[in-house]
Amino acid sequence: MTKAAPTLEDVARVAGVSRATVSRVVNGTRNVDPELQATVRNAIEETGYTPNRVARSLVTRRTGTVALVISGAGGGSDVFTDPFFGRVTAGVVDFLRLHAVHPVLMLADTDAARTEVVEFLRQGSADGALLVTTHSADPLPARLLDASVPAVLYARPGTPMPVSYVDMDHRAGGALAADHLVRTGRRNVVTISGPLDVLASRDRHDGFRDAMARHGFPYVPSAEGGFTGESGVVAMQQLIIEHPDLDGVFAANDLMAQAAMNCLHSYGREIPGDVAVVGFDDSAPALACRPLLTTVRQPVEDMAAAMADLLLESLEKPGQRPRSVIFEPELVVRGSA
Amino acid sequence: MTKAAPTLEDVARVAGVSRATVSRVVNGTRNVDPELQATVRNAIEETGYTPNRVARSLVTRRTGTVALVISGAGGGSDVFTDPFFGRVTAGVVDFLRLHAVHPVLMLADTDAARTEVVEFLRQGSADGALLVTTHSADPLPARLLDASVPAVLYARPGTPMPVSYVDMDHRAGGALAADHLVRTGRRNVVTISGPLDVLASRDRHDGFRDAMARHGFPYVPSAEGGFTGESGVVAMQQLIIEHPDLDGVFAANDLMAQAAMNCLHSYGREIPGDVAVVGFDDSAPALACRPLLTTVRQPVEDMAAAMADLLLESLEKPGQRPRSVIFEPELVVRGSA
DNA sequence: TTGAAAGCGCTAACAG
DNA sequence: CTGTTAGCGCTTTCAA
Repeated sequence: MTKAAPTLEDVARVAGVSRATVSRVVNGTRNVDPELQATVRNAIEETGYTPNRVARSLVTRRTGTVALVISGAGGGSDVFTDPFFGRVTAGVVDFLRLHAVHPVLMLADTDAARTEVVEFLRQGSADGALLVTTHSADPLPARLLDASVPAVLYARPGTPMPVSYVDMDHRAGGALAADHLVRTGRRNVVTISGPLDVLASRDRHDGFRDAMARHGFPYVPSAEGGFTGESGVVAMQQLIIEHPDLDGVFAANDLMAQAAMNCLHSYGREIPGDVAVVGFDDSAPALACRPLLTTVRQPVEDMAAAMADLLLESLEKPGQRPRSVIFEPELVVRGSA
Repeated sequence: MTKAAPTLEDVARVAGVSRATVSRVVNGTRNVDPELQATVRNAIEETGYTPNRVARSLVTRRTGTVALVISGAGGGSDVFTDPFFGRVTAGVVDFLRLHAVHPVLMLADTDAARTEVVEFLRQGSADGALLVTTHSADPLPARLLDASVPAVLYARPGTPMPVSYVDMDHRAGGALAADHLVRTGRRNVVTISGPLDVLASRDRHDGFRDAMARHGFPYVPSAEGGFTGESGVVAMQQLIIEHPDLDGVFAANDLMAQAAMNCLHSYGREIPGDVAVVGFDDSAPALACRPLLTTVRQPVEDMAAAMADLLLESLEKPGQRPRSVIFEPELVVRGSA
């Protein structure tokens, strides 16, 4: 901001060579005389030269950044309150930094915002997109595809399309919860599902219900939550009123499970004595409640890293077939069930 | 990615005008014949033209992105687990999107990472930096200043330097907690502080202790936590063992307050009957515990937005004097105290 | 192995 | 009001 930054030209002049040569040593291209190389390095040192990324991008057509877009209906603001997104971010950042790539954070919660995201990518401001989308009707994946923007999704798209994604076997996760509850003797089990227009929620729910059926429980009372603590309380209240004899609950994420536990406590139920509670995700709240929450682990950070990996790969060699990576859930037994 | 994207040139050819004219209508510069304007717009439509941001940045020297750097010692991974950072992100993103600016997320948890951040900014990859730094000994602010990178801090710098920042009156916040505890009749109060090498922690702690002294309690037992739930449990255990007669605790953030509540419960203490608990921040966990947590509100989102505002302003008119914006805390009384 | 020269796509004087 | 002309700083053929 003070004085014009030194350019390749400046370094070249100081070193007494051509721009091209400086460029070569900066980029570590082979075939540069070791002696000249030293001279150039000194000149770089002397001038305090730093390559201008923008100029470089203009010719290489690569920016070294990718868009991390959170696409959901939820009011933009509180989406970051959910530990889930924090974990996604952590996984993405951790992986990308190994490759000197940086994520640009974008929210695609409105149609205008989605258009902006597509424009941003089309303008070449980022090399590709990592899309964390919840709503199964989200139009963004398709629009990105249309614009032929390299993209990888977290969770399979709502409607089948040729795009890479990472996901986990949510059905299996739901089943894990059911198996555990039944195995530990629960007979009056209810469930708090996530929003049913979210594929992951539906899968967890279906997996849970099907497994319960296999165990001889064809009907499981359920209430739909919104993945927030508040919605968890509402759902739990409704369930406990309608089914006062319940002895087990499976909540589709830890936030709701935690809320359910609080709610059950206020109704005087002991956990796990009177009621067993199983959550989903194994995120921070699972360790912030008493007893500690038994939950189905979703390896969010690993999945996010895999997503980033997939994107970088497709950037490396374009035109490849889409790929998918599916993770397996794991039951983490703690105190609540 | 399929075929070469249309350029200004292409549009110009189709519209039968010069590049400059197209550029003018794209950028909404005045002084363009309405008729020509229409022609150009049609041509843009027809060609599906999107301006190339990188090329534009090269000449304007503005990228339309800023770096949001989380600078701390904490293991990069779990920093995003803290609701605090989620709130900062939310505030920043919400504000920036109004100005069509996008944040690039960066972690500066090691010296190498810090160097990378400085390079990134020096390379002109972003127009400025929003720095959320906790550690008071963080060298990054100074290095950014040295590189004359426009930057705004969340929290005042560890050592005085000419840089803009937003902050809140943490001392006043601590005092608010003390006042409330004393006012409601607590006489054996203890406190769980945050890491004492974090300015904000120290301020909260000092403010709390000074206020207690003013109320006639010159000594307040305290244990140092690390702003995590786990550390909160450890601290609470220590305090309850050493001071079994305690009847009030002030924790330096909600995460630790929540953990303290859980810990107290396990020791059979009723809240707020036996022990009153006051937290700090008013973030999500404050509503995820029973009873609801009484806490000192830190308007993180507003502060983050103000930080972004300050940065955009200084980008607008460079060379201004640094500015600071200090927010006031507010006591939110709920069930725990 | 090195240099010269041609752009990448855009904006911004400067003429006209 | 519009077109012409320089570049922004870098990479990359193509010759030498």
